[in-house]
Amino acid sequence: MNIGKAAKLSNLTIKTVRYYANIGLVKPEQNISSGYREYTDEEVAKLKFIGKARKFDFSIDECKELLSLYEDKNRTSKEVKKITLEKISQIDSKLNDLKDLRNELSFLASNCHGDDKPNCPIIDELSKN
Amino acid sequence: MNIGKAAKLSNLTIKTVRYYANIGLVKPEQNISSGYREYTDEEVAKLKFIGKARKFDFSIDECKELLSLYEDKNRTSKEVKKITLEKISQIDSKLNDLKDLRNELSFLASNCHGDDKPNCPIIDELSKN
DNA sequence: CCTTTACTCTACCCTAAGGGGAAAGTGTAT
DNA sequence: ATACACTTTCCCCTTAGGGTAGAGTAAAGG
Repeated sequence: MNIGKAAKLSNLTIKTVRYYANIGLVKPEQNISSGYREYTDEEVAKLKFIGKARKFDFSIDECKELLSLYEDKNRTSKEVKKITLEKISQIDSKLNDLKDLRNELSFLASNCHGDDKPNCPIIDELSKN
Repeated sequence: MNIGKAAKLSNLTIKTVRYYANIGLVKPEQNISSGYREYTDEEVAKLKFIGKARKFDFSIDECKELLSLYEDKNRTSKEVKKITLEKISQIDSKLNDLKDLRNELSFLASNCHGDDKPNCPIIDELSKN
């Protein structure tokens, strides 16, 4: 099938599918005379797999790893779990950073009257030495 | 003072300071004969201000807004608080997304034995239609 | 005065993951 | 033959700078 159908079936945009072909993630045959990419059902399955992994916030590089484990029938579940746990710990660290940030900002906001006068503790904090 | 000292005093890199000059955020005079940028104490204060705002996760555009409020002695604290509250709500929405993601991933990981066998619920989930 | 060393300049390419659009070719239906 | 849908490659754009090259400038030492 052509790229339009492959994109529709995998719920990706054509741009995204073409990008994955360019970086060698899912590289379909290309018709010699027309140059059109020709996707197999298996390739569409890979596209779907990547789409799901991307929704789980895996980077393209991580998707590449996961995809090769997906294709490797001799993989161990240990390898897959390792990548997943790493991603969880990345998320945890981002969560902590964001929580800290939120606390600081909300402390600043709570101290600001938010009225029509110019004096503002938020500006003061940002101006502090 | 030259850019090196300005960068040191503001705890920014030279690249960053030069970038801010290029985008017109903090644009010092430039010596005509040498081309060297010449920073005043006031400009260094602005750089520090921006550095702090950036640490609070404000984008460059938001910094531009904050900086103009910082310079405007007729500002109202209402305006500053508004930007801050918007940033907090952006952070909240990111926090929610990340928490959801973490739950899903940790559910997947907890169902995966993580042993030497190839069958893996994580891969299964990513392969689901 | 000359040289070394430190500092600065502009200009270019790079990041992640595509999005937008142009210009040109291809496929199909009427 | 023509209209319309689909696809191709190519190029620029996004954030907030980082890295490097080549060249010019400033200050210190001999």
